[in-house]
Amino acid sequence: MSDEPSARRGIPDATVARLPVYLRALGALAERGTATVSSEELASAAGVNSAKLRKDLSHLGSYGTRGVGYDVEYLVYQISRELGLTQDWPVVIVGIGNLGHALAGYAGFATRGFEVVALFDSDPAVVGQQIGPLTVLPLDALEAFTAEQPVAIGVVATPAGPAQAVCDRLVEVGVRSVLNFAPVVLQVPPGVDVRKVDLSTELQILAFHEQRKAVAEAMGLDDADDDGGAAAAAAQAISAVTS
Amino acid sequence: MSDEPSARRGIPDATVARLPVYLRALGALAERGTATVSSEELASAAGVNSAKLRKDLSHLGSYGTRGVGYDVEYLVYQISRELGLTQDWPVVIVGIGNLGHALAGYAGFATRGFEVVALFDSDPAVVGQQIGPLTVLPLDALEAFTAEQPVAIGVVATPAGPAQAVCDRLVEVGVRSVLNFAPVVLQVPPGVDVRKVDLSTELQILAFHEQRKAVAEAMGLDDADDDGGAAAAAAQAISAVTS
DNA sequence: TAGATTGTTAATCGATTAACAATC
DNA sequence: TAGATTGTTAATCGATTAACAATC
Repeated sequence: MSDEPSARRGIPDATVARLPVYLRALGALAERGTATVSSEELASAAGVNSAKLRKDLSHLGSYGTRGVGYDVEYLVYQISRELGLTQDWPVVIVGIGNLGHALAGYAGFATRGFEVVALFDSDPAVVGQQIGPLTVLPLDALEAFTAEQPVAIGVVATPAGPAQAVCDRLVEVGVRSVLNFAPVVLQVPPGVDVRKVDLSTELQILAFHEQRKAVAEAMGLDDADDDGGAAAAAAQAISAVTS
Repeated sequence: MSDEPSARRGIPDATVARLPVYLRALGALAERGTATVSSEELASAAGVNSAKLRKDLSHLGSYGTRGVGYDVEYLVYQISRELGLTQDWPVVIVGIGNLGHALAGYAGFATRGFEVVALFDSDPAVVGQQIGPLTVLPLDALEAFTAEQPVAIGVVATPAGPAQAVCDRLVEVGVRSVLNFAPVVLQVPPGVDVRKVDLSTELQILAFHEQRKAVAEAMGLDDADDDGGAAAAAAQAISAVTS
């Protein structure tokens, strides 16, 4: 209940979001045979500031050695454990179009920690298709399937239209973690986590910065921020000139 | 240079990241024929707090009407303009495997603001494939292509191995915005923006919370945070019992 | 005018970072 | 012991939120 030195209580969200990045960087180091890494090296591989990395890791415990650094393998294990990757989470994918198909075959799932246990689609032309070791099941088999076998994570890879209804059904059968690829904001009850992967959103964020850069350049490098509202208009003008 | 009332200088990153979400919610409202929306309604559709929404929009300017709300169409235009979507950004996709193929055909690009102008792959078996209006070009044609036609955004959809080299080449030919789907942390020079879309990362973040929820439940609902390090171990134990 | 809702203020909260004492 | 590097402190910065005056 009190705040002991390195008590591990409530790891900040920002830290949790970076742990997978560290894990990835550590994996690459391990492959190259690196046994030990300093916070400086690991931070640079992960693209963050070393103070931030140390602060993040300190939330998990004291797994480094002063004067030496971190043991790569041991840190991989500790982060994996913290993220819950030392067990296998059963995953279902709903919507086996182009994207769902790509996801079903994606190596990311092969990553320790997850197992795709079923694929669902409502299109009779897709149902029955074999993808790797799995056969695409009709969406209406969802309830029967989950009655037999627990599912931790549901991936929604349908078009926008049916996404909310699919999500509702996943929640209904007990799924409390949803990864949403459909271009809609899913509404879920409290206790259910949704994360969204969205191509358009990412592109739009890049476009914003791209526009800023175009304006900054046109204005002579510095002061991109001091636009009093002119950035968009200026970018338009630039675009008009350059195309 | 000074801070006038609603001078638009440096929109916070957190706000920029949410503008696409608002845009999407507004699009859905527009489709349903809604002409006007209050911050309360729009916030709920976007899954955020209404104070946050108003604060975010206030960074763009004063586009609402007190006592009334926001004109949906006008707000769509203002956000689009701010994000730089009233012009078309040329996009290339490198790596036309399962995922790249899905991306090339993805409706997200059809969204106003982006145009896929070329697809590249280094596999001779893939080069020459026709995808929609485009033919997959050999990766080695990248330099010649960009010499002819400007490219704003590069999408890296290769496997992890070649991703950094591909990114380097994109940067070399002048691309300053990269959307990375490969499971690596790309290193880029200052002035280049990288955004990462990563299935594993998202799954791992969900797994962390899923684990917390499992533990919370086993401990009798409350106090999920007060684990002094026991969450992971407890989840393991739970998993062992329930499987 | 009365009711509704924005835009802004100010307080709070959480995240980042530099700096350095602890310690291998 | 001397050098290196962690883990933690404390200062700073940015983001969130409630509350409300401005105003349609």
